[in-house]
Amino acid sequence: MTDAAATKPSSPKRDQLLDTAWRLFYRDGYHAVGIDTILAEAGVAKMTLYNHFASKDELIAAVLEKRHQEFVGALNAALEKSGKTGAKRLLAVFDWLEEWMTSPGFNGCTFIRAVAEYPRAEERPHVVAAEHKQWVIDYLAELARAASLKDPASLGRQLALVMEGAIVTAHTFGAKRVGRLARESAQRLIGAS
Amino acid sequence: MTDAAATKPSSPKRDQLLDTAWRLFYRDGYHAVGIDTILAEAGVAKMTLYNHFASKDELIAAVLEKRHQEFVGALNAALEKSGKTGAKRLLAVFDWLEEWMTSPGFNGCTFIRAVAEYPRAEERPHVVAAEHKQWVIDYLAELARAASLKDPASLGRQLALVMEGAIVTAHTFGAKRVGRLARESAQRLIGAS
DNA sequence: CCCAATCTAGACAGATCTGTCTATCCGCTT
DNA sequence: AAGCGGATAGACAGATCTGTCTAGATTGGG
Repeated sequence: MTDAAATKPSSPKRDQLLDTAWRLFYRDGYHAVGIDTILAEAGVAKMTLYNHFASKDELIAAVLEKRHQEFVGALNAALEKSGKTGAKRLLAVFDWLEEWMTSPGFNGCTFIRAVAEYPRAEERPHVVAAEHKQWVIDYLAELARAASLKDPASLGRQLALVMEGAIVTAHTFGAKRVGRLARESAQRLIGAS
Repeated sequence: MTDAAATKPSSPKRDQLLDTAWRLFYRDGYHAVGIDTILAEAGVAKMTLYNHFASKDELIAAVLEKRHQEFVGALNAALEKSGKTGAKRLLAVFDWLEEWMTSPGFNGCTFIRAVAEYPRAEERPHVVAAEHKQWVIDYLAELARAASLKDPASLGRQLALVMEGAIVTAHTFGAKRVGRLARESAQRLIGAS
């Protein structure tokens, strides 16, 4: 048990598959990338993939789960590093968001895009993406609660709306001023709370 | 010239293709639906399709353009019918949004999903979707200006963020309370304006 | 009544898709 | 040295993908 919490047993080949798969899925889309492309790029045999994952959908689900772990880690690290507390900690989330959206290679949100390509609520990628989004909502609500803001649950949900909207808009048009705009919206929603 | 503004010459077969294509694309996704499925469902021969549209991407683009026209019509009609003016007219947009998100068959935003599946800014479906989203932003800004709110351009953009976020969230989890939440957020942003 | 435009079915090409199977081989442990 | 778990290449199945082409049917206007 060297790895954290609830991740699957990790092997080098498995990790390489997940990394390569994510890079391609994120760049081109889930349906647009075939298994064979991933295998060629990762330098891994087909049977190795199907030994680790039952199907392409399961591979996608595993990719999303791993990205979620990384997301949680990156967000926590950014907030720690910011040193902010209270309501400013909530705004630091939007600083971090802006940084991400303007970083090279930004291509929208891999989870939103999973929901878009797997529109039915029972499809595995959709389910995993929804779990991630629920986590984000709960996290924002928890920050609001820690900042002693009133009705933190509602505020968390509202800020999540702004976040999702910002990411989608940044992907549609390119980021430019979307980050600042989202931060301002967040500030106003917090202020009106 | 019986048809409005800047639409392509319309023929019965062409319309049927657009309708069927949209239904399937919206239900299952753009990559997930093959040309053959659309043809079978629409009862149209393959050459007819390729006589009207240069490629699948062009068909998708045409579908999105038509949906945009319908969107504009529906939104305008809803706002007229509401009879609201000023800032209340802005809120009526969010009433309309909630109605749509809770209506049967709601499956997210076809434009957002086009951006998700065609992530590169130069791909035709992405371009058409971006044009639609720009129209929405401008429309909200115009309503804000008509309501004599200050900095209507910024407010329009902020409200658009909330809208996008609401649609994505409703698709991810099912609508439930997302509509009301978005409306409240909008109200606060307008109030803080 | 015939011409021209439009649509038809269906074959076809050539690529690509997911997933399965086999037979081989490498490296580690005992 | 033997054996075993895991990885390998590559063939294979069977479906499906977009797009092209042909040759015949249908239809409405002059």
